[in-house]
Amino acid sequence: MNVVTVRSRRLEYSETTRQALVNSAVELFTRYGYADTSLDEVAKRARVTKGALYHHFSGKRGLFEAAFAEVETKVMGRLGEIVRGPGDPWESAIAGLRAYVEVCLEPAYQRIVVHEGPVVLGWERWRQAEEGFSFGVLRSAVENLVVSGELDDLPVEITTRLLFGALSSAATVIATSPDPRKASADVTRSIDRVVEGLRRRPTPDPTDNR
Amino acid sequence: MNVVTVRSRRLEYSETTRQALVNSAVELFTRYGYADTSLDEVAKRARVTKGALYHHFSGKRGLFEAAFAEVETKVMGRLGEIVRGPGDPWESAIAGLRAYVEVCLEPAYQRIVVHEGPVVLGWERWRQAEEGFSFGVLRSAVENLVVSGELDDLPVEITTRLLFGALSSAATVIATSPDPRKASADVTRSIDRVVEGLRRRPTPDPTDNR
DNA sequence: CACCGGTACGTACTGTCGGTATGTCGTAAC
DNA sequence: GTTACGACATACCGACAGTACGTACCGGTG
Repeated sequence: MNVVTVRSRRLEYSETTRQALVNSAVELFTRYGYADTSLDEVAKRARVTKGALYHHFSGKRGLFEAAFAEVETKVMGRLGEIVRGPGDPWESAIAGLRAYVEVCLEPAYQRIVVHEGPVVLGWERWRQAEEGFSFGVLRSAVENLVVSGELDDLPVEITTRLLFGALSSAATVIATSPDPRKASADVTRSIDRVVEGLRRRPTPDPTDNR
Repeated sequence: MNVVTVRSRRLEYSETTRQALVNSAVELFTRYGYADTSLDEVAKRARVTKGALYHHFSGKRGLFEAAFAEVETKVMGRLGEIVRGPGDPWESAIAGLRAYVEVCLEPAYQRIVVHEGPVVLGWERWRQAEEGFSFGVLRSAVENLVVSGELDDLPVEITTRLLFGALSSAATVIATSPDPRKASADVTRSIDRVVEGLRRRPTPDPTDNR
């Protein structure tokens, strides 16, 4: 007798079906966007009917959330280990930025998470979801820099939002550029410059200008 | 033929009807978003039928573009004169940034232009439209700073995109914050810090020569 | 083995909404 | 007065999200 979990064949089938629906959804949402993707088509690609879809998800938005989570979890693997990697915090933060721009180039991430996420889920719901994913990682990176004294103690939440917005725009620029390689280089240069400007300077200059 | 343009009463009515439709669209798109706004409702608020709507606009997206343009033109008035105002370029640029954040706080601008614009119109079409509006203004401001030597000669297009993205995020943060006054102060502080970091420093930096 | 409860779907239908085709009325030109 | 046309209204179609209900099949119980 099996002492461990007795995963019934039934549940296995069910899980497979659900995964097929999610995969189909990610693909179609990425290609055609939320509005121009029909649930019948999603179901058809997964070789089931709408009945199965509505059994597994609450509706179109529910399916979208599942697709969102799917894309994010896949992304988090790569991103997390880079940021949490060993070495000087400044270096790994920079590496994290570059990695995140890379991630943003993924069509699925860009469309589902960055562009349509806030619109479909509503900004507040999207923010909550992001808390446990990319945004959370980025913020903890910024937090590390502030703690380790690399950044002036700006409000972490706000600064991270600004960075997040800038990086998303950056990725979109690269993705839609006719010459992505050059665009990518330019973007990296600009971002490095911005972040370098934020770095705490040894010379004290409290509210210097004017 | 008449030398003076005789604006017929007919055309006047027509223009009024069109304007009523645009106003109705701006209101409903702002409140419920693009997807959850029905054309019948838009027409009803304008006290006409869908026939009139389709006479004036190519469809739902056409109506959205008109609403987009309406919001942008209203905004441009305030924004343009600030940026093009007299005085030192750095000061007026900073003033422009603050003004733009203010603009972004307008619910209509935030929802129609910032959030749903890229999704509904598609990013490329949105970018083209923005060229003649806020983004264009922001970029010319950045260009001025580079020309006047206040900013290192970073690629203007990219840098402006980054700024644009950061500012939009900033505005969203303020708008959804439970304490908008504090959020606004924090945001201003962060932005000032970022921009200040970008400012060309008179003393040559060890890493950044020239 | 027979029976049964529930899960995992499939099928058929409804309501809403974007879009179209067509009709109508008033104004302006001749 | 007739004609032409612009500015709408009305009626309808097709697509699609969501619902109601039926069904097959698995797993447990006696």
